Amino acid sequence: MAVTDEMVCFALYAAHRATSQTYRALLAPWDLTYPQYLVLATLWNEGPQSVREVGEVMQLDSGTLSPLLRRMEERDLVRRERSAADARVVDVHLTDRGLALRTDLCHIPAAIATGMGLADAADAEGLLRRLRGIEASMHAAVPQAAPHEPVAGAAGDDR
Amino acid sequence: MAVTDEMVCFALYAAHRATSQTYRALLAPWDLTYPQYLVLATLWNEGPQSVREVGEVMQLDSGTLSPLLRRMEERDLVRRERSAADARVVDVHLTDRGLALRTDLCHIPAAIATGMGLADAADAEGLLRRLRGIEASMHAAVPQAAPHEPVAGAAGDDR
DNA sequence: CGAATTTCAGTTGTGCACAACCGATCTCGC
DNA sequence: GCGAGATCGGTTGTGCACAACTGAAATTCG
Repeated sequence: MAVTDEMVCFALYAAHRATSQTYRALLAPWDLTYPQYLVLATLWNEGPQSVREVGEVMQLDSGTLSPLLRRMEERDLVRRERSAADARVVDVHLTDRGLALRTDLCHIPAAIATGMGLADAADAEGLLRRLRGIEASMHAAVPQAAPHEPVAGAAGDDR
Repeated sequence: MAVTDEMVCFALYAAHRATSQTYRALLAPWDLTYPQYLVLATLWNEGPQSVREVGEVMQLDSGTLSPLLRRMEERDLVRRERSAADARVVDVHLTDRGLALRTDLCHIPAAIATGMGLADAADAEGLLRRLRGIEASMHAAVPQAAPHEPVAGAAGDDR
């Protein structure tokens, strides 16, 4: 039932925005966004990482990460420095302030868990598996339209 | 397990972006975005709607919809006109071109369904129910921080 | 009636996402 | 060495998403 699958996509979109709202409210006192929180969480858990590595964890490219990390650096949450070993690479590491947030924000996972109201750990695990399955399928299924094929005569090309 | 719940949030975020990528590739020949496609789908299914009604279906406010609908009107996909009955209201309806896209884009639901690779209709229904449950819980759970409470002394307020 | 309140669409400003592209740098094969 | 190709981070430009606000219009109520 194709229409149901599109409803799942919309539900994904709506649920993501709902969780994002909750993170926004929780993070507002620190003036952090959800992606910024994810960067902090990555560095807390994995230690200093290159921009590319952070991008792999978050699945974002430099076009998104560069300005995001620049804003975080301006606020003294992280620092970026060129790698000595490879001058193409920029290593991102936490400042003292960024590290200190780990303590300040330690209540957030529990607050999110409460807000989501999943039945139990097995429930969450099952959902996690299915979401990752969708993500993998969709990534595998991207219909490779050649980058910016002109496609004359489709829509919006007259007048 | 709080950490698992945060992983579900991230999986939601990642899965949404993956589906969005697939829609982007499918819609690229018509130079449409996923939210624009949703507006078209709403109008195809529900007929002419006020901006507020479209916003209720998509769960978006006028801050997002106004520029989105303006771009669609500039491309002659929809038309907006002030309601005669209530001058505050703007009714959105399809143009001939917007209506014609219903035929051009009728392959998309099946393409999405194929890409998602869900087992069967019952599988999709179950997932849909759980996603809607999360969305509802999160909306109910928004920790009402007073709008833009200054919160001095948190982070980013010195220097 | 007429003032206070509410509703509605729009605007402004900020921050993601992402395609497309760029320059610097590294690697590999010769 | 050295030149072709790959890798890395950054920039540009477009389009959401959203908070906060505005002004016009409708509604409520004293």
